[in-house]
Amino acid sequence: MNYLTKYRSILIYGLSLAAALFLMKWLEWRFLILNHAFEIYAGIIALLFTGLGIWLAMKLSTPKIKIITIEKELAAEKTFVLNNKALNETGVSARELEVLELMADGLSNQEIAERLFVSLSTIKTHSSNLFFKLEVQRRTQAIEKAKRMELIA
Amino acid sequence: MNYLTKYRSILIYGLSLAAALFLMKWLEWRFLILNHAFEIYAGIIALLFTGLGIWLAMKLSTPKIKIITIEKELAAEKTFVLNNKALNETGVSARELEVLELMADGLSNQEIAERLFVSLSTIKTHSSNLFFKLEVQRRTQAIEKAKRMELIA
DNA sequence: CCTAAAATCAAACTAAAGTATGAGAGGCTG
DNA sequence: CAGCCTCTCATACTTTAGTTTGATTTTAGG
Repeated sequence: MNYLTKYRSILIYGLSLAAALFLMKWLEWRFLILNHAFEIYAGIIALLFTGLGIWLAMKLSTPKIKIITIEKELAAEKTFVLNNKALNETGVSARELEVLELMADGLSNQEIAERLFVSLSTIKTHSSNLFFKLEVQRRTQAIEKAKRMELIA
Repeated sequence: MNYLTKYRSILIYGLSLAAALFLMKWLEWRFLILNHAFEIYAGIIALLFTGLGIWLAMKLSTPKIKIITIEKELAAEKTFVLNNKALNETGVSARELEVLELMADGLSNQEIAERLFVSLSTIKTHSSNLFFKLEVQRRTQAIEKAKRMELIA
């Protein structure tokens, strides 16, 4: 109780000083704000529009997965080219290739003969020549090798 | 010659008028610029930073090629699952699958027998049971079907 | 037009592949 | 532990595959 009355003036003075200082500081801050209002505003605009730009780019950018489909198409072409190249290199004839494809489908020589309207002998001859050209002994090997060489699918 | 001296005053007057008008227009434009200097500046900033945002997005967007590798990994897992699933469905045993794989590599029954250290009879029994389970008649058909079912690679 | 390659066929083999049946040794499970 | 499945093997047989030789007919190219 006593202290309060005793040092009231000092207290008031101190409080006033504190308030004044606070006011000054606040005014200084206000001044800073006002003085740099343009820069701050410009900064906000810059930030906002950078965000807008990013959003736009995300929204409008075409997905990059299209590359895959292009590769697939190229692979198809490549297969065709390799087909011809391998055919020329091995010397496998068109008819022999037909027989080879049916072999790969699991048909027997008899079934292939019926499918191509020729005799069993003919298919045996074809396959024998085929094995020689592919340097294999069995039809299973021929199928395996032909697939590796991309002669057949 | 005559015309020039005759209408000099008119010409001068006209030119003065034109200059004045031009000056006014120019001043008006200047005024416009000055009056809207902030908006123009803000607009330029907006444009520039929108561009920056787009550039940033383009530059920093992660390439989507990673998805491909993920798909491949998933495919590998899927194959494993399908393998087991198909194995259970067809009832093909582990040993029969071994024989099947060697068949697909083009080996003869004799070669398979030697590779697995068992007799030719055993391989014949295995393959016969295999064909029954796969509902096929020949090894070539078995290979073809097993690959379609993803029992083998 | 003529020739070389490709396609066709046949016959007589040999070598694989595939079927059918039976049987023994282990291993897992109810 | 009995029953079932897998793996193993054998024997005897049928069917398919593959080779060899030789021949005729198309077909495409110089």
